[in-house]
Amino acid sequence: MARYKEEERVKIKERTRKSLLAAATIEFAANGFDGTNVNSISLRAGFAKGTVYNHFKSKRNLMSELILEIAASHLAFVSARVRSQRSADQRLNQFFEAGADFVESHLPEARVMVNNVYGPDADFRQEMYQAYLPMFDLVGVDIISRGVEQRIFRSVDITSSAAMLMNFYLSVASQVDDLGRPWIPPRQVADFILRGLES
Amino acid sequence: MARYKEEERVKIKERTRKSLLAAATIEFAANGFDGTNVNSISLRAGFAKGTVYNHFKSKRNLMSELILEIAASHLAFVSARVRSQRSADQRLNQFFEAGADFVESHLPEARVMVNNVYGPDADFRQEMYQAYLPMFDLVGVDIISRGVEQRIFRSVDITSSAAMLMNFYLSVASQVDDLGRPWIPPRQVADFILRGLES
Amino acid sequence: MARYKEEERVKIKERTRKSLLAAATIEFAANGFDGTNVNSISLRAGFAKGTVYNHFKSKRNLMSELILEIAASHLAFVSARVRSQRSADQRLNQFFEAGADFVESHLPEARVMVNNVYGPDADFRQEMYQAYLPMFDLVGVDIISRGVEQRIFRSVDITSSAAMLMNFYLSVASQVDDLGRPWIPPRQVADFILRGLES
Amino acid sequence: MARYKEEERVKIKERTRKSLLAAATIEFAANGFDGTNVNSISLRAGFAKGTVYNHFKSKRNLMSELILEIAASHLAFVSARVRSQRSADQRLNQFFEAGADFVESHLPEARVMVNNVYGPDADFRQEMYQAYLPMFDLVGVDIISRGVEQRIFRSVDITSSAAMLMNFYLSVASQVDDLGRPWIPPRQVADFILRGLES
DNA sequence: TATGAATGAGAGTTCATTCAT
DNA sequence: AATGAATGAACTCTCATTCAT
Repeated sequence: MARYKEEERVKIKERTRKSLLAAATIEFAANGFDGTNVNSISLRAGFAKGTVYNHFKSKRNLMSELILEIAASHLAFVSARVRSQRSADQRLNQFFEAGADFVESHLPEARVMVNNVYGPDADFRQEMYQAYLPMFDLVGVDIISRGVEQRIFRSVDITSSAAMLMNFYLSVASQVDDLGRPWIPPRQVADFILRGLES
Repeated sequence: MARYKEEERVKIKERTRKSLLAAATIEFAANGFDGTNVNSISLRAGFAKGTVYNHFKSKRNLMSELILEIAASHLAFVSARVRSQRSADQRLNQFFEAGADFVESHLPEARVMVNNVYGPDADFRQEMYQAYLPMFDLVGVDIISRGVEQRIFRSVDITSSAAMLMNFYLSVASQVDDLGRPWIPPRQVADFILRGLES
Repeated sequence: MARYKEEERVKIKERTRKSLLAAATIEFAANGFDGTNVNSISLRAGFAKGTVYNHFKSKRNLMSELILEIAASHLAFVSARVRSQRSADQRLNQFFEAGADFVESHLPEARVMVNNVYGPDADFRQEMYQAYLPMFDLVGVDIISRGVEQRIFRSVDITSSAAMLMNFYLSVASQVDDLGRPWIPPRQVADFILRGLES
Repeated sequence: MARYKEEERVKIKERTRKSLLAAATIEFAANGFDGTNVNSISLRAGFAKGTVYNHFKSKRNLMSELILEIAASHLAFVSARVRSQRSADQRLNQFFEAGADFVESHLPEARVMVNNVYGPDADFRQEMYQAYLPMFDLVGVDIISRGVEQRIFRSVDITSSAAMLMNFYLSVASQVDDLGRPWIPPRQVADFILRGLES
């Protein structure tokens, strides 16, 4: 009733929500969407089964929210690193390095991302695509266009090049060992791309 | 006489098996492994519910067999095209072109492949990996090594380069429209790789 | 001072209780007992989930209280109208007319009543029966007995005739359109009964 | 495969279906639709939970089928008895007597009928109404119209009179003791109606 | 007194699998 | 070899109820 109580409530609710999302990330990463049951998410978060439904309309809705969450933190992580560089070639390099670091430090999130991008569920694929548009932009504008302007890259088609880069990025991110380390050194991939782009 | 009947029976059994695998491909492609029910596979193949279990030990076993089937036909398709070329750079090009053609002409098979490679099920991922080793070999030996020998490519690490190529291949193959046409022109990807490899 | 506050509090509590009962009437009428959830009652009354339990022991208890409430107001409504008439035949007529009017002006209450009288829950049926005993009495004493005394009705068995009348009354009251208007004109029913009773 | 096996199958399926409907009748009668769980129906019929879903699309669909079943047997029972009489007044009498007998010999069916006619579920009410149209017809044509033709009844409005009779019938049928015997003697009701109708 | 986050029993439903025919 | 009725574990989701604030 009192103002501070209201704030308290909101805070508690937010904390619970975060717990559930964190637990869901781990479960979905390990067992996929269909292979995960809601109960295991609750239990992992330290709550009872029903609590999930006080915070999310359905299991699917939980995944949808998780997609947004992951995409946002992923973007924040990568864009900060990319923008810390000036020259386009160093940015390109950072893009792949940061990607590898993100995957290593957020392995479950990465698995969920990959499962959804390449998974059989068209709705989730679409939601992933929407959620990752900003990163698509980052690649197109802050790396490729910039490189062309800086005359470091030759004059390529921005859109399809960005799409290709995102694809390479994803494929590298998706092939990692159990500790989240990529099978292919990100620098090697960046080198390939650089050779392909440089003027 | 008995011999003849026996052969007949084996032939019928084989035909039923093929029907079931074909139906399974379509269902798994559309709904994923967990989202597919065995009954719908039988029905699509024109049989009753129980028939699947006369040919496969379980739903998982059906998927495992399907993985082998798809990998074999995929390899046959691609390797024939690759080996029709002499020079390594043309082979590289064929590799991506043939890949795109395979996806377009075998869309459900391609979806099943991608779902398994990038999916949450570790066993299926492992089986995919095993089943695609020959293609891995094709890339390493018949394209990259050959290119290095022909001095068309610079002296790169075969294994990691092959891994990278397979990854790019898969990521291109997995991003297609509803008709199976890739968002990124395979030739463009091949060009990138070529620039990265050429001496 | 404390006394004043105490009265105030009781008044507020009573008002909340009435709100909840009113909301419950509408919800139970629309969705039945099992189909109604307590939350929706609270919300409709403008309170939060838990408030119902500050006023009623349980959902079942809420229905029990509602049954008493409805029966009392129903009786008051009908008995006033019946007793406004002198002769038994006019009273009989008023009984059906007032019944129809009550249903039309208290449609949700009427639906709750009918659902409980004819519903599967034996306890609620019993409570309805108890709660409507006074109306049973009204029919037996103030209509039928009186008619027999007035020699307007022939000498029938009071109890079973009263039971029959109540039944007819209920069945008419339960078959109404969406606006609460009975499918069968109450006067027509009254006419039938009159012919059956008159000496 | 063989013809006789096919017939055998159909027979078995039909038998199971009947068992389930019979069990459902008893459970629904005792606990209402919402209060009944599908498992208890299966178990009562001697099957496992899932079997219900091999025969009915859903719990609701099971009830819908049951409504048709009950209405058909109810009509058969009553119409045979009614049509065994020649004169309209005897038919009217048989109508109420047969109704009482049906209720006594089919108590669960009667409870299900009443629960649905007077229950909160609008869809089931509508289905009941549809299913009982033939009985409505029986009353209108084979009793009332006939009585008017035979000049035993006065010239009343057929439709509204039939509606009223059905209502009285239902109300008598719905107020019975635990053994299914009506609180009000059906003959007494028939007498009332006769007085109301006779010319 | 009112609140609403948390609970967990219990429901309807799905479906991989078995097996008698 | 093919069938399809039966099974029952497992799942998602609902909601009456509790209780700390």
